[in-house]
Amino acid sequence: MASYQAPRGMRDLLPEEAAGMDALLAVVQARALRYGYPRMVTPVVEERRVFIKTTGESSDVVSKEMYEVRLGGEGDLALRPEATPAIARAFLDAGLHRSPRPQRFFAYEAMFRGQRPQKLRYRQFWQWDLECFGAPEASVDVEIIDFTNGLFREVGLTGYEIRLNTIGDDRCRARVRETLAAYFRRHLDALSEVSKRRVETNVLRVLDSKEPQDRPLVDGAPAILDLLCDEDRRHFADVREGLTGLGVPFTVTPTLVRGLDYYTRTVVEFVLTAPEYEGIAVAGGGRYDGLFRTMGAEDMPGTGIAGGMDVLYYALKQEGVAVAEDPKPDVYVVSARPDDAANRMQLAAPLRDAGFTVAIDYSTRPLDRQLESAVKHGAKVAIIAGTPEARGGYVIVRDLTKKEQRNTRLAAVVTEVGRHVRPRPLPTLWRPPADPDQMEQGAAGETPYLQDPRD
RNA sequence: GCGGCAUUGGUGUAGCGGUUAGCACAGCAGAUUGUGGAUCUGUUAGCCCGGAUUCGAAUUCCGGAUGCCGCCCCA
Repeated sequence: MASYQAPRGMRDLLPEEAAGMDALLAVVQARALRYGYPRMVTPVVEERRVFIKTTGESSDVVSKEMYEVRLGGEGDLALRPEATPAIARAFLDAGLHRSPRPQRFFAYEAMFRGQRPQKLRYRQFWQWDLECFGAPEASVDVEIIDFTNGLFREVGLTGYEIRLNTIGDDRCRARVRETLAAYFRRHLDALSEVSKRRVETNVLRVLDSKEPQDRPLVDGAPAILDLLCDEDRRHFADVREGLTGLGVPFTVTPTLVRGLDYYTRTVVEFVLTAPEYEGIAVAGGGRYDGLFRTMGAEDMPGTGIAGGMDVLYYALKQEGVAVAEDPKPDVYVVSARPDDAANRMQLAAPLRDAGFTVAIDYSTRPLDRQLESAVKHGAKVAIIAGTPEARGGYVIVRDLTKKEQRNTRLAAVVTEVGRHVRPRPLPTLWRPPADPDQMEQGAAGETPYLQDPRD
């Protein structure tokens, strides 16, 4: 047992997991970009009040799961428990509420909650996140749900269902709250302790109670949908219609209310259905038209959704999806000569430039040991230097899987290696695109550009 | 945060008051003056931490830490 261990509820992502998370991130981020959501990055810590005012003092996330940090004697900071308030803060901080609306953002960050760890529930976990500020239309609600559904289809996740509900906007919800509170107050004695408290703090959560003794009362409670205003009902109808039109399946779940205070109208959860992970949410979100007002800013509608990257990763693994390529190097350089480290590096250089993943054995062990080690490190190809037959500008390229090899001129090593393993694409910085005027026009037989009669 | 169960080399485990704490895999070294995952030999490495009971504790008890399950809630 090691003397040191990761802090409670936190864990290390070893290379295989890290590679998986990177691969997922690449997919999510590219998809976000395609939907018009560029990435924004915010600090790991925020002032506590950023979350207290928005996520809500009565929410569990704030009331008992905030991971607080201090610098010297100063407190009032917390590791971010979720993305939305932080992004809204950054948005206001930068004056982006003056920019043309709506504004869309993607985020991918580690989140922290001081909860008791359990399967797929950590104190540090990673979320991808979409936020759209400044659009009141139900279509944006549809858009983020469609995005998420499409994302899961893209990565191959099948075992989940979409739960959808509406909780009304600020004005109508006041009436919903009053009506429900009044109803539950009449039957207070029959309620569980938690629910009794929630009647006063957040009555909607009583509907979500899992206490068996609350079931009859909850079942007999007035339905939220019946208490909403016409606009809320229309909004919800538009969301459902939009989803149905896109072929996105969902289940209306009247008891779904979610624990964050800022939600209005649409709330949605993507819940895993596999037996091992049943009931675990892999994404969740909704509309929060009141968020900016709670932050003291001018009113602005908003919609967002967040997904657990860890949950997604493990759910995919559980479904047998190969998330990422093995991060082990494909090529290993070994040598029979003890003191030729520089030569081994020179052999690796052109292969690396060509995109192959190459590791070097610098040891002076016997060749058989080095080859055995190369195999155990997962290499597919070995470059063998320093043997009698590989003298005078030659080297052996050996396919460790097929156990075939070829004495190869140095100039041909890259080509020869390419016959056995594929190079990885090299990431690049942005380069200017080719001049559109020089691109072939009307290649598909269409008129190159639409004419505007005003021109 | 509440309740329950668990914790033995790197990994998986045996041990159930007195054992040099056993085994398998992995690691390292050699047999093999050098083209490998085999075999054999050797070797490294462990009772989560602290206290108590006892002549004696990996084993019992109490605290703590961590993990898992349920609750709460959520990604």
